[in-house]
Amino acid sequence: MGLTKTELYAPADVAEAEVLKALGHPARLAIVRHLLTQCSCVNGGFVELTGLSQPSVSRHLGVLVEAGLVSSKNGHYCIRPEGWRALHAQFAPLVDQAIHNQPLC
Amino acid sequence: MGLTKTELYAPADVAEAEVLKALGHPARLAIVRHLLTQCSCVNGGFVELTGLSQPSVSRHLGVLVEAGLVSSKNGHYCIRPEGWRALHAQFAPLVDQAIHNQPLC
DNA sequence: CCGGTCTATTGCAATATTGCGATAAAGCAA
DNA sequence: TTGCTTTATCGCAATATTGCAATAGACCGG
Repeated sequence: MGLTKTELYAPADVAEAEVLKALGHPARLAIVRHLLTQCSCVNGGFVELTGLSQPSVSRHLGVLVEAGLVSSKNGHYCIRPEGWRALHAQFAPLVDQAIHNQPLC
Repeated sequence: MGLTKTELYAPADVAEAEVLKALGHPARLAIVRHLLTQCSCVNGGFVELTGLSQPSVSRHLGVLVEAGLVSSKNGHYCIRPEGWRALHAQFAPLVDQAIHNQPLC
């Protein structure tokens, strides 16, 4: 791997891919769904939800925070709508195009 | 990792995560965007597009096919709208909820 | 049939991810 | 301050991903 991703690909693609990858794990999806119903949750609640250890949950939360989808404030985690708006702005048109795509082959 | 993912997480989450993970790579996003504009493409075109080797491109295409987002037919690849519709059905409500989420913390 | 071209697979190395246990750090009550 | 609880980080092992070169297979024109 001689070049970094930002050299090879469009920066917008790199950013979008990172967010999608952050959501590409069942535990993180479950965490997000839980955060939607109950904000300001702490780590312990997710341990029961996911069946993972506390350090593992902490790391998954870190991934979501790093992707900008979740905000962290002294142990409390909340959905970060701005991150989701940014994802929607980039991703929704793509999905829409793909859904209405008429393959010519 | 004692248990498999389908034992730990909801099957719907596992499936959705797999599709999102398939899209969580800049090269695969670029491939998808290209397939939207020009169906029935063969491998060679993507090599120039992504700067990757032919085997790497072939593998990325395989990931997209396995996720159900792209169909393969003797060397021709096309967007598979059904796969994107399934993704949209599961993912759009989640994004919508997250965007309109009012954090209480 | 033989070449040439294009695609898929294999084999291997480098890196990333995922997970847990152990341990540190932070916050809070007494 | 001392304990107690909660969260984050470290260290390590197992697995997954990513990439390329080499090879195998498929396909087509002669």
